[in-house]
Amino acid sequence: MTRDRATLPDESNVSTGRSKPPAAHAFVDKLNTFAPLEAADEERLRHACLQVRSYRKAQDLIREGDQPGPVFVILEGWACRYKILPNGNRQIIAFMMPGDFCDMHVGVLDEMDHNIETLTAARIATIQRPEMEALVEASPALIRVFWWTQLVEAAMLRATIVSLGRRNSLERVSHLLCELCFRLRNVDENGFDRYVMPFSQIVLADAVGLTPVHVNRVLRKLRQEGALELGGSSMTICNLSVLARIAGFDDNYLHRRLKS
Amino acid sequence: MTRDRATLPDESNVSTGRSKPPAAHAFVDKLNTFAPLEAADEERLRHACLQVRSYRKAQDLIREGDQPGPVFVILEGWACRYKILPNGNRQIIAFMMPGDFCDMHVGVLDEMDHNIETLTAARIATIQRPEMEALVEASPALIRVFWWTQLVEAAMLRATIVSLGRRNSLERVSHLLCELCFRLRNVDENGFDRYVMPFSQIVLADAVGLTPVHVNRVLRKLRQEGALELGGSSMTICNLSVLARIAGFDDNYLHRRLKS
DNA sequence: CGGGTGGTTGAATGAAATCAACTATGGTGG
DNA sequence: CCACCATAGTTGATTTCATTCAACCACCCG
Repeated sequence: MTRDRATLPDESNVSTGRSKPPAAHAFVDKLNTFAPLEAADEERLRHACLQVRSYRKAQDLIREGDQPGPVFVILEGWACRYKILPNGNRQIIAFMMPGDFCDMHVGVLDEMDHNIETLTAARIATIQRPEMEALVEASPALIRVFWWTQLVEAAMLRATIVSLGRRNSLERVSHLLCELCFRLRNVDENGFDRYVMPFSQIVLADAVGLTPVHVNRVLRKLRQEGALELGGSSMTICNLSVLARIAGFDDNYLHRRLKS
Repeated sequence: MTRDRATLPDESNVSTGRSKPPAAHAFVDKLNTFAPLEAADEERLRHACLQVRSYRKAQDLIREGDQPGPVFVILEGWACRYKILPNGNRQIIAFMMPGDFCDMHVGVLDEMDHNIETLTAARIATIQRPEMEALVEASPALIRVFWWTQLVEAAMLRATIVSLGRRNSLERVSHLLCELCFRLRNVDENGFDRYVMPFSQIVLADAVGLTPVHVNRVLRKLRQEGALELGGSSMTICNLSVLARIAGFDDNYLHRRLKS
C-alpha cells in the first residue's frame, strides 16, 4: 500500500488488450464510435497529436502541486490518477488507456490536486493549450466531442464512488474489471472474448480500496468462477458475462451513444 | 439503507448554514470569490436565473434514465445526486448547496445515469439549454467560470473516492463534513464558527458508505471531541479545526483560487 | 547466486455490519 | 386532547468481512 517514487526500469512492456496494427490513433476510433467525426476534424485531431513522448513504466506525468500542463492523449499503454494520503496509503482514482484524453480544461486551475503516472510503458501525445483552443475554435463538433469525454469521465468517477461506498469486495473488483473491459471495446476492435489487464494485484488493490492480500483472495474466487485467468504477472478476463453478473454491471454510465 | 420514493410533506424547512438576507443569488457570491465577474456578466447570470421553482423536501429533480433537462442552479436549500443499487442500497454521490450549478453540459448525453433529489425544501432556478448557450457565447469570462465549476465538481468526486477507498469511518465522516463547511464559506459570508448540516444521519450514512448505526457512533465520538453538537434532527459543526485535524483535511482540491 | 518484487496462503485481529431493542419526536386522526 | 404511528436516533450484543501479521514461493534481473 505504501509506495516508492522511484521510476523503475520498464521490465514489462505489456501492450494493451490485444495487439492491433499500429494502434497509434486509438482515440480517433474511440471518438468515432459514438459520434462520427468529419474527415476534416479527424485530420485536425491527428495533426494535434503529433508531438509524442515515450514513457517507461511507473513514470510521473504530472504531480500534485504542479502547474497544470498540456492535455495528454494516451496512444499506447496505461496510466492512472492517484492520491497519496498523509499515512502513505494511496488511492487510485481512475485508469487511463489508449484513446483517453486527460485534463481537458485544467488550464484554468492554479495547480494539480492529484498525480498521474504510467502503469506500463506508454506513448503519449501532448497538446499544448493554445493548440487546444485552436481546435475547439475550428470545429463545434470537436467541442461536443470534448464535452462528451469530460462527462463520461465524471460518470466513471460517480460509478467508482458507488462501488467503493456500497459494494463488497467481490462486486467491487468485478465492477472495475467490467468497466475496463467495456472501455477497451471502444478502442480495440478485435476479439471481445479476452481482455488482458496490464497491472499488478497491488495496483488493483489501490484502485478498489482493499489490501493486496484480500484482492488476491477475491481474484482466486473469480478464477474459480471461470471469470478470469491469472497468468504470472497479469490477469486475463476470459468471461465477461460472469463478471458482469457478479458486479450487477450496467454500462449505461459509459454513454456510448450520444443524444440522437 | 433502503429508501422509499414517497415525497414526504416538508415538515422541516431548514435553512442553509446561517440565515442570510434573501440569499437569492448566492451563486454570484460564489463565483465572485475566485474570479470577479464584470457587472455585465453578473447581470446576465442573474437574468438567466429568473425562472425559479420551489421544491419540497425529498423531491426528485431528475431521475436515472430521464432525458437531460435544463441546468439547475440552487438558490436555497440542499440537494444530492445518488444512485440506487439493485439490492436497494443507495449511495449519495455528491451534495449540492446554494450557489451550485449542476449538469452544465449534460445536454450532449442521451440519458441521465443517476438521480438528483432535494434534501430540504429548496428554491431552484432552471436555465434552458438555448439560454445557456447564449450565455457562453456572450462572454468568455463566463465560459471560464463554468469550466471552473465543472473542474471543482470533478475534484470533489475524486476526493470522495479517496475518502471511501482509504479512510476509516471517523476520518471519512470528518472529511465530508469539512468539505461541506468549506463550501459553505463560498456562499455564506457571516459567522465561520458554526455550520449546520440540514440532513439526517441516514443521509450522512448513505454519503459515506456506512450504516446509520455506525455513523451514529462516529458522531458520538466527534461530539465527545467537541467537534460538533447533535441537536434533535440536525447537527452543527462548532469546531472545524478539530474536524480538519481528524480528517487530515487539505482544501487544495476545492481550488478557491484561479490561475493568476 | 542473491535480492527484490509480486503473488499465495494461513491464522489472528479488528472494524464495521447486522440484529434487536428501546427512546424521542412530531404528525395524524379519532 | 390523546392514542397511535412513523421516522430518526441511540445503545448493546453478535457476526461478518476485510485487515494485519507472518510465512513462503516464484520469478526476473543484476
